[in-house]
Amino acid sequence: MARDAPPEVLTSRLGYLFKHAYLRLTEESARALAPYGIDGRELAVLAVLDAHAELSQLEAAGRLGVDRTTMVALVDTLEGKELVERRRSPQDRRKNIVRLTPSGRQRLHDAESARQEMERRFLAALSPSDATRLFAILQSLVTAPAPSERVPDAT
Amino acid sequence: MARDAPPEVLTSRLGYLFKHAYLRLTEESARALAPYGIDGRELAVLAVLDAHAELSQLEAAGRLGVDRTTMVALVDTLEGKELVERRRSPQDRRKNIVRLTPSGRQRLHDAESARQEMERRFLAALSPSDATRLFAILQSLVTAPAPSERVPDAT
DNA sequence: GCTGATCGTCAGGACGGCTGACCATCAGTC
DNA sequence: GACTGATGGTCAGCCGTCCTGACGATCAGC
Repeated sequence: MARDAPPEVLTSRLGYLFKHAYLRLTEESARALAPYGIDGRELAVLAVLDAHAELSQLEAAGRLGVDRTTMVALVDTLEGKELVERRRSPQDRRKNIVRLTPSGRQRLHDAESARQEMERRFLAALSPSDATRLFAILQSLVTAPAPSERVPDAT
Repeated sequence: MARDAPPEVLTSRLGYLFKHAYLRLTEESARALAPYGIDGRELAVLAVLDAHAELSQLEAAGRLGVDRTTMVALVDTLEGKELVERRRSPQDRRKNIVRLTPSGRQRLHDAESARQEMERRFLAALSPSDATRLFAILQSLVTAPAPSERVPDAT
């Protein structure tokens, strides 16, 4: 399992760097959240549900950027852990309103602390200013329109 | 498919940011490399083989950070496209030396230009200094020992 | 000529995510 | 009120990526 140091021809590639940074983060995240019985994706769902009351499954999926069919499985497992509950919307009986249970809200709170601590450790190799900068950079990369979606100036 | 703007509760999470930045990059990469009939992973293999002559499959896998069983499939497809060729090592007949074919070297050259152009577009939302900084940050995150592997000071 | 380790290969499974179809429900129309 | 099209949730099935476990071939040491 001795992993070689990655050669320069790889560490100069954005794809390689993002992939492996993400893999490392995922591992650390799994380790940090294991005691709470959830993974990073599930925690994100709890956080979104906590931030916006009265979300339907589809609305939550939209905010999370996942497919609605993926959302079904996600809510299934969280409901199995009794961290969220489904209830049909009286206004529109097609919709499932998903809410945190009290236990879900507590779990969110606890696991969120663990996640923040994990991120702090993950960024420990960086100077504080680099850590801040990284967040800003990632946010603009994720928020900015994708290059393939940018329309050329209509001159 | 109208994707909602991600709420603040997500854009403050490192995991969400890395995942979606990586997803975007993967999409752009696939689009940019499609004309060359390879994907980003295959291009990385070609680049590693070009940089180090006489690599066995296992050595190449080690440098790429992939499993040796994954390497088999990777070399299979590249060999099917006649971009690389296997040849048993005379020194150690257990080993497959993997080499670029002339056509593979040409493809690498062409696709590499496309990749660089793609990265340039991907980072277009950033200032030049942020783009440079991003590379340095990612490199230190990927190169530094993972937090879970760091041994506490023996004081 | 043994024995244990190494390399490549393959089958199989885990996991995440998608497509396509289905049913229930809603909103608009006649 | 009945019909029609769109919407939300669900499920089966598929695909891509990656790993584990097993196997045969080969090597190095004795």
